Amino acid sequence: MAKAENSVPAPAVRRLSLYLRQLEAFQSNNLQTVSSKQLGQALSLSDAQVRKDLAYFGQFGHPGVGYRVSELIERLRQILGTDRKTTAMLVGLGNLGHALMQYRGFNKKNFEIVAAFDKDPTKLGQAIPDRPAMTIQPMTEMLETVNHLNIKLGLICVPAEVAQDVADMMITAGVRGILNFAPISLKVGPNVVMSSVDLAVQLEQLAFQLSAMQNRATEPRQ
Amino acid sequence: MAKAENSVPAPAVRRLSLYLRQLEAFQSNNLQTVSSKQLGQALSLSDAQVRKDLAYFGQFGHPGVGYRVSELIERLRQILGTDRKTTAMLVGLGNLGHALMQYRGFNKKNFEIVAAFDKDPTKLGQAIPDRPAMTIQPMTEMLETVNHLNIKLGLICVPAEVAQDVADMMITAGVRGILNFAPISLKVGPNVVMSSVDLAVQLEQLAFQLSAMQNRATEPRQ
DNA sequence: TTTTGTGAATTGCTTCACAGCA
DNA sequence: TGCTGTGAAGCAATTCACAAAA
Repeated sequence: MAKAENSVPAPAVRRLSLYLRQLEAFQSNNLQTVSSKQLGQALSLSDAQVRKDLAYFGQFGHPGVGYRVSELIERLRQILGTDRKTTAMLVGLGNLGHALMQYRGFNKKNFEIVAAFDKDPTKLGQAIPDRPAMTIQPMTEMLETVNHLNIKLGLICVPAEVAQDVADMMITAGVRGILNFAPISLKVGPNVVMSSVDLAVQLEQLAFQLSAMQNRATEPRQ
Repeated sequence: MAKAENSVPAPAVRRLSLYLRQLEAFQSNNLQTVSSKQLGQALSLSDAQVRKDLAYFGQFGHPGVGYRVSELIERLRQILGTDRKTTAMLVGLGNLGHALMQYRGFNKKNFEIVAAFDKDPTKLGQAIPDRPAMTIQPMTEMLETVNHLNIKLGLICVPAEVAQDVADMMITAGVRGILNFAPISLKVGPNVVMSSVDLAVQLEQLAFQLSAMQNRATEPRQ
C-alpha cells in the first residue's frame, strides 16, 4: 500500500513530475519497459533515487524486468491527481494573463480554465482569443461563478500590490489551490495550497551560479 | 569573510532571492532596519533560518538592532550577482518567446536581451514590438552574435523536440548559462549552468497537494 | 533588553548494499 | 543474470539554545 503523503519528501514529489515526463518521451519512442537505471540516467539521477521515490507510493516495478512504461505513466497520473480534470479561473488579463489563456499545456495536464476576471472596467465583457465561450468578468461575479462552475484552482496574474487581496477573494469564494505569478510571497490559510512561479527568482539563481563559476575560474585554490 | 559557494546549501541560495524581494518591499515602506524575526514572519520562515542563511555569506547584522535594509539589499545583490548587467539572447519567437521579449522583469534584475533567433525563414528580419533596435536573426548568425555582443545567457523558448539541439548550439557559441522553458530535461556539460521553468511541473505539484488535501478531509485517521 | 552569529542536536534526505524475485 | 524494494548508514539541512554585542 502507498504511504501517507506527509511522510514523502517534497523533493521526491517534485521528481515524480520529471519521471512522468520522461516516461511519456520513452513511450513515444515505443519503449515498453524501463529500468530505474535508464530512467535515472535520462534525468541525471541515481537509480537508487528513482526506486526509492517510486517506492514511497507503492510497488510498481517488476524485478528482473523494470517498470512497464504505460503502467507507470498511468499510476503516476493517479498519484499526481492529473487523471481527473481540475477546473481553474484566471484573474488579471494583462500580458501574462493573455499569454496563459493561450497556453495549451493546461489541457494536456487535464486543467481547464473556465473563467477569467479583471477589475479594469474597460476590459469587461471582452472576448478572449481562441475562447469563444468566455468573456472577461468583473470581480464581483467571482463568488457566484466559482460556486456555479465548481472551480478548484485560481491563477493570479495581477500586479504584486493587489495579489494578496485577489488571493483572499479567491479563498473566500471557495478555491482550494492558487498558482501565483505575482512576485510576492502570499499568505494562505490551512486547507489552501499555494505555489508560486517567479521568473525573477530563477534569474537570480542563474546569476548566482554564473558568478560562482566565474570565481572558481579566477581563483581555483580558495 | 564569506564562505566558499560550494558549502552553501542550495535551498539557502534560493531563499536569498526571497529575502531580497521582501527587503525591497520593506524599503518602499520606509523601514530602516529589520530583524531576522520580522523577515522570517513575512516569508513564513523561522528567524533562525534567516540568520543562518545570511551568515553563510558574511556578517551583515547588528546585534540588538537587526539588519539595515538598504545595506542588506546591496549585499544580497552583490552575492546574487545582479549588481552587474548580464546580456542574454532568446531563441524561439512563438507565443512564449514574444511574451518574454515584452517582459520588463529582466531589466529590473539587470538582465538585458540583446538578440533574438528563430529558424523559421518567414520570421527572419521581423521587427519585435517595443524593440526598435532588434530584428529576428537566423540561427546561423548565433556564433558571431554571441561573441560580438559578449552574450552570457541563453533563453530557450523552442519546442521540446529541438531544445537539446538549441542548447548545444548555444554552448558551442560560448554561452555560460541557459534558462530553459521547454518541457524537457536538458544535458549540459560542466562550466554551463542550467535552470528550467516548467509550468507543467508546477501544475502537477499543485494537483498532488490538492488531492492529498482531499484525502485528508475524507479519511482523517489513516 | 534586544538581537545577532554559531556550535550542538535534531530532523530529513540520499546513497549504499543486499535479500528476494523473475 | 538482472532488477526491484528496502533497512541501515551516511550526509545535508534545519532548529535549538546560548554567549556575545549593542
